[in-house]
Amino acid sequence: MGRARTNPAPAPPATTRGRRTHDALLTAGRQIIEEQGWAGFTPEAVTQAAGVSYGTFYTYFASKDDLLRKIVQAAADKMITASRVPDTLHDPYARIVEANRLYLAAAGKAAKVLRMVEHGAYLDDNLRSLLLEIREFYVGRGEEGIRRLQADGLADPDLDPRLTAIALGGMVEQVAVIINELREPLDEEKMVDHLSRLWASAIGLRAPGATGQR
Amino acid sequence: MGRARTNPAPAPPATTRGRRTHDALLTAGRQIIEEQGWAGFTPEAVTQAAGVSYGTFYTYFASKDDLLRKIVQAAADKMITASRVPDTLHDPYARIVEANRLYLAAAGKAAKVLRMVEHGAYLDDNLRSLLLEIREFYVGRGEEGIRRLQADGLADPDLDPRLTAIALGGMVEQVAVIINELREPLDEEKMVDHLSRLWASAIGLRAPGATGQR
Amino acid sequence: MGRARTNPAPAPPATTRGRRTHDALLTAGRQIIEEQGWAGFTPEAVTQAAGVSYGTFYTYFASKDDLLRKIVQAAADKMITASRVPDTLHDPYARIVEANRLYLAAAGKAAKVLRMVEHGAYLDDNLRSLLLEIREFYVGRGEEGIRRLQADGLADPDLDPRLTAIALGGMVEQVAVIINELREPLDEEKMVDHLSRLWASAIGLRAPGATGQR
Amino acid sequence: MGRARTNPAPAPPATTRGRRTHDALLTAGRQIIEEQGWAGFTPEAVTQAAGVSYGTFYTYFASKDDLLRKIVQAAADKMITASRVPDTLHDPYARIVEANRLYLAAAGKAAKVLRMVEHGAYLDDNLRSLLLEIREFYVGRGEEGIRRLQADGLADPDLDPRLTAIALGGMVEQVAVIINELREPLDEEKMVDHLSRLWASAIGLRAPGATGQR
DNA sequence: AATGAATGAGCTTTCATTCAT
DNA sequence: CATGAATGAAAGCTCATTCAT
Repeated sequence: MGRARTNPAPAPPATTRGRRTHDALLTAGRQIIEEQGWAGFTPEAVTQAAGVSYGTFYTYFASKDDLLRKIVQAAADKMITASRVPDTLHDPYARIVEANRLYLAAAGKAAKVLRMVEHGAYLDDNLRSLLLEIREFYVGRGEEGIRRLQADGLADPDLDPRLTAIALGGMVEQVAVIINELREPLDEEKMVDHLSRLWASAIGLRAPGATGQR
Repeated sequence: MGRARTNPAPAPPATTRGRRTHDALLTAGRQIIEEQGWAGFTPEAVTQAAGVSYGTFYTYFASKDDLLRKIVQAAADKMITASRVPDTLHDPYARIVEANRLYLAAAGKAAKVLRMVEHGAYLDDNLRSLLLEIREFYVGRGEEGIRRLQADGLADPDLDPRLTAIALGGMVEQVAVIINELREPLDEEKMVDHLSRLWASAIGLRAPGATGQR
Repeated sequence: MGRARTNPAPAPPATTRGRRTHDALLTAGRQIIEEQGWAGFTPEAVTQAAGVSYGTFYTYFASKDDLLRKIVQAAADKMITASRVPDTLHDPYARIVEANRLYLAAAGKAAKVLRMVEHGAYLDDNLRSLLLEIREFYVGRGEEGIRRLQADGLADPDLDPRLTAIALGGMVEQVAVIINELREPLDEEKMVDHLSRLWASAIGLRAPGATGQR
Repeated sequence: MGRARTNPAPAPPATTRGRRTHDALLTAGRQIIEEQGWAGFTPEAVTQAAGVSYGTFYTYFASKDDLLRKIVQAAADKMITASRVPDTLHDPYARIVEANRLYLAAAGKAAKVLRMVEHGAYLDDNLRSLLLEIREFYVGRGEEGIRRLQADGLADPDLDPRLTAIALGGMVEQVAVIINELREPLDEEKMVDHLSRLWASAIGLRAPGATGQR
């Protein structure tokens, strides 16, 4: 009732024990979402999976939303980290292959979580802007890469870099989700190979000063 | 939801008035899902939007799930219908353009609904197999098309037709959703153009016995 | 979660049955507050007392606060209605007696409810301004009465009408509450007599052109 | 609260440091109740305000109720202490003025606390009898004073001393609370003057063998 | 068929109290 | 003594579904 809502963003755990419990809850929450979707994602289920009592949930998270945000944040971090292609790789095609390989390998479940949030019941403004940021990271990176290849005369100059990045990025993103969802198991290695060839061909990537075969 | 309840599957409406009410509910439900996501999708909201009383909902639908299934079914029908490319079109590239144009034009919101269901809280076995069917329709069709082009020497013979269809189909599907989601408005005509060029280049589509430019 | 809070001020009951249930809840709520204080005032207790199921509460009230506000509003109305002194009474002292008699007779429990709200755990801005209004009704009326008596030379002209009204009004209010609270039962008739004599003497009320003793 | 729990009544603090912590909690608790009402009165808030850790609360108080009782006890003591009129004052009217002045000056917030407890959620038998004692102190004292004045021919002999004491005591108590509650700030000096004149006039106090004006 | 009130299991959150360190 | 994590009963509220009219 009129009571001022307390629920102050709980202080980060001060002790080791606290940190352990906090992490256990985070992990349990992530697993439940990944494996059961929204259906099982209740504070009760999360605490049970983490092996702590009901109330402990609110020692570490201000609300179910709060935990969700942190799970999403972690998923985003994981994806972005996993997507970094080493600067030592210089060959454009090799960079594409590596980007796709890394993305599929590491980001599958994380990507699924992001999608679920996007279409799920729980989209508030915080989450929405987080998702936009992530998308922008990928689109921006792809856009930049295409622009550079075009400048170097290595890619079709008629393509709009942003639209192209949106489309091809979407392709990879979608495949990542399918892999985690589909019964028909896809051979990940072959998929990486295909995605990379499709991507490269699509933008008309040519080996620098060479015959155009890869 | 998920709560298994025995509920007599309501008989299809006999009277004209009944049919009208039924359709009003279906339409209202679809709109709510498309525009507000799960948040607003309650029997109460649906009946209000349809201008009928609360209880009437269960005169026409056995449950919320039941309505949802019917909405999804309708969305699937809409997409598939929208995707039919006239048999009179013979030029492969023109067929690609037409397919993409039709898809984006008509299937955007329907595609969004399917995605929502896929990741939403309500995925039961009925829905799952419905989704698989739909996906198979698209993947199968794409696969078949690629296979034919390869047989005719018009597409890169090294590509696995199924994987390729999955990837490129995902690209278009994803873009369709993005168009309904993104702040940054995309020019649909330009997008169709890009998707088509990307798709064609990706599979190495060549005009039969010609110069290879489009 | 992000879900837009529904809870729209429920529509007033359309049917007779609805009206009956609504009133039963209101009555049950009032009784519980009057008899048990805050402790027992839960939606569960109220619905049980009214003989309906838990959820029915929210068919008629948007929240516990909502019911509380309506109870307080009703208590305020009751007090104010009960406090109307007929215009046909002209003798100043008789008016004082009548006002006190009516107040004690009818407003005891209602006054207790208002006090509880004032000091209870549930004071939001709506309630606060409602309480201020009520107090102003009494203080203003008392002030006006004193001012008129002073103008007519019937009351001590040195008294500040507002401060006096606050103090003497407080006296009667407090006694009303005590009567409902105290073990030691007070004879209400005698109390009315005393309050009236104290009030009259306090302001130096004199019978017009008369001996001034009562 | 209300939940009966066995909790070892903590021993009174042995060390100086212990005494300091104990007093800090008591003070913090009192301030919170006075300033925020029940809303903020939680062990967590009290310990935070006192600058000690959560668990420390139960080192010094068996329960929240226990702290509350001690706060109420302290409020009662404060009021009663503040109400002592020096025996050296003999003039009846001066005694009335002094009593009111002291009461308003020192007992305002304490009076508010007592009222809150009276109507709040936490009235157990201990508290109830404490409140009755306090009320009896005031009523008894007022009753005695009136009786004496009547015996000395200085006050209206027709008044029932007990009823009169209840009414006039209520008046002052109520005003004390209002001063701490009202937006419209009251001039305390003027209020003391009015209360005293009203009280004196009400009982028909006459300067012994004198002109009757004050 | 239509209406709208009734139902109650289930969910999120709070918080007084306990306990391991 | 002090700390702060852990506990779990209880509260407020939602909403898919049922039912009397």
